[in-house]
Amino acid sequence: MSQPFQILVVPGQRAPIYRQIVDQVRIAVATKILQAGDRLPSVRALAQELVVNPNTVAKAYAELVREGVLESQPGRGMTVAEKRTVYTVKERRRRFEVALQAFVHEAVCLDIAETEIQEAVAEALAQLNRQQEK
Amino acid sequence: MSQPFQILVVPGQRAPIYRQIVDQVRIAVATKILQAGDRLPSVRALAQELVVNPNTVAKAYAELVREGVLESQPGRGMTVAEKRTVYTVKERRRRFEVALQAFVHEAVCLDIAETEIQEAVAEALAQLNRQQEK
Amino acid sequence: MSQPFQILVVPGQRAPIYRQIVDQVRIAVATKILQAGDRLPSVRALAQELVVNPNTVAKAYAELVREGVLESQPGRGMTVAEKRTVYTVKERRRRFEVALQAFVHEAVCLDIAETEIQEAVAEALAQLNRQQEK
Amino acid sequence: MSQPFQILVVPGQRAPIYRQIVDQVRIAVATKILQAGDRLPSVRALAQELVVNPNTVAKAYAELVREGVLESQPGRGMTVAEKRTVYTVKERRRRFEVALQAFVHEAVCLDIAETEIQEAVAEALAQLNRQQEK
DNA sequence: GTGGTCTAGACCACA
DNA sequence: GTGGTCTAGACCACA
Repeated sequence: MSQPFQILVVPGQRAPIYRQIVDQVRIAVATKILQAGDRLPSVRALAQELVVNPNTVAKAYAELVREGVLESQPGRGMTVAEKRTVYTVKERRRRFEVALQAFVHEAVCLDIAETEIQEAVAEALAQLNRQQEK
Repeated sequence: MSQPFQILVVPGQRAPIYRQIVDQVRIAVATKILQAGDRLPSVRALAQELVVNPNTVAKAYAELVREGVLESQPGRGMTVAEKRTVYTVKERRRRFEVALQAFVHEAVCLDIAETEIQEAVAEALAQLNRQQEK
Repeated sequence: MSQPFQILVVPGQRAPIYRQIVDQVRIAVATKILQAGDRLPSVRALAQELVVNPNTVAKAYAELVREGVLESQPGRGMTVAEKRTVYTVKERRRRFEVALQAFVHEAVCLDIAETEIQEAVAEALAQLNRQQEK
Repeated sequence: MSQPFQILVVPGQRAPIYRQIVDQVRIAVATKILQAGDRLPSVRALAQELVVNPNTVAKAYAELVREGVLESQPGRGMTVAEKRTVYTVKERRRRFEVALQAFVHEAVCLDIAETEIQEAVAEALAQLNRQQEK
């Protein structure tokens, strides 16, 4: 791996464990912390590390393979796949719209000021960029 | 009620129905469309109006009472409570941060351009404002 | 459902059970045997019918939801989603190419004559068309 | 060997390595590139050449012996067996039909036009022929 | 050793 | 009633 990569799982979250794993791998790949060809920890190793059932890790990995983020090489483990665009523009729009509405809704319900929302988004994006540059 | 107030429920949505009800009441209160003392439709009336299981409405109201947004006044039904802060500042920050990260992650993974993300957030907020004014 | 729809599962096949379910639902949707809005049997009902573990059916349904073929309405079961194109042209090409190579390979290894292969493909396509027209 | 014969193995493929070896030997025999009595490289030699685990080559050869394609002649290594029909006509039909349905289903689900499917099959067969001629 | 599939069964959220 | 998640554990294919 190009950089140390650490998956963290928080059990009390509303996001299920397998989804937390999926998201963290996806973002690590998106920000180049993980690059094409990098090996991931084996299902059993990661399960042990996270103190989680191997099935849960396997479920996360399987979803990432289906999405084209990872590749499974039988008998040899999981590696990061060459980047390829799997979803259509429309499908990506649709998924983005769902995420957007969920976020804005939550923010408004929490009574966060609009300018603060916007600044927080800008800051979060800037932070991702800094990670990429590293 | 100070203004006409309409709850809309979309069954095909990712958000469960009871949550849609909760959120819409919360936003209506946050934006003063509903004000302290305003009465809400009874569980049965709302359930009938939304063509939804009464249990679902009851669950939503119960959550709003738990949060201190509504008050159940025996014999008078549900009314909007005097405003009091439900979440501590720290808790609100924490929840907002979680929602923010989830959203930005998804957007980056979907390969949406940064400017587009920002514009989409601005647009979504503007749209909520227009709904409020109505 | 617009037409009687029957899922058949053969345990001795090299295709795992959950994949057989996925494929049969997909083809039923592709050939209009199942149409947008149609309800599918519940996880438990189908599991019982196929004498299979409910987890296996749930796995198949989950994959179909991820692909955008089915929609899960919490508490109300699975329905066929409005058709939408999820994969990019390139991704569809890639998946088609994999299926094509696997098929041609198998056919050649089985020593089937080329003309026979072509005719069989034509016949299989014609048969699907007849199903659609029904 | 009557003609130069080269086995190629692609690790990133969906087909496991041992299967790729089996298939390539089978096709070479079916297309007379390898003829009865021809010798194959030893397990170790081929494993070294393909940079692959010797177990994998051994497994492939064992399957080919089981199918009657190769013969193990103690002290002389593996040779191509006299041709005999391995599968009954009925069994071949059955296997071909399964492969055909799987392919056509996938193609239809991916929304590939019929003419395109047919052309792709023709092209894939033509490509195999060109390989044979080499 | 690696991942993939499946069963059995628990518990949860939701309607 | 519905589906979703997770655990525990078996067994398989593959390298």
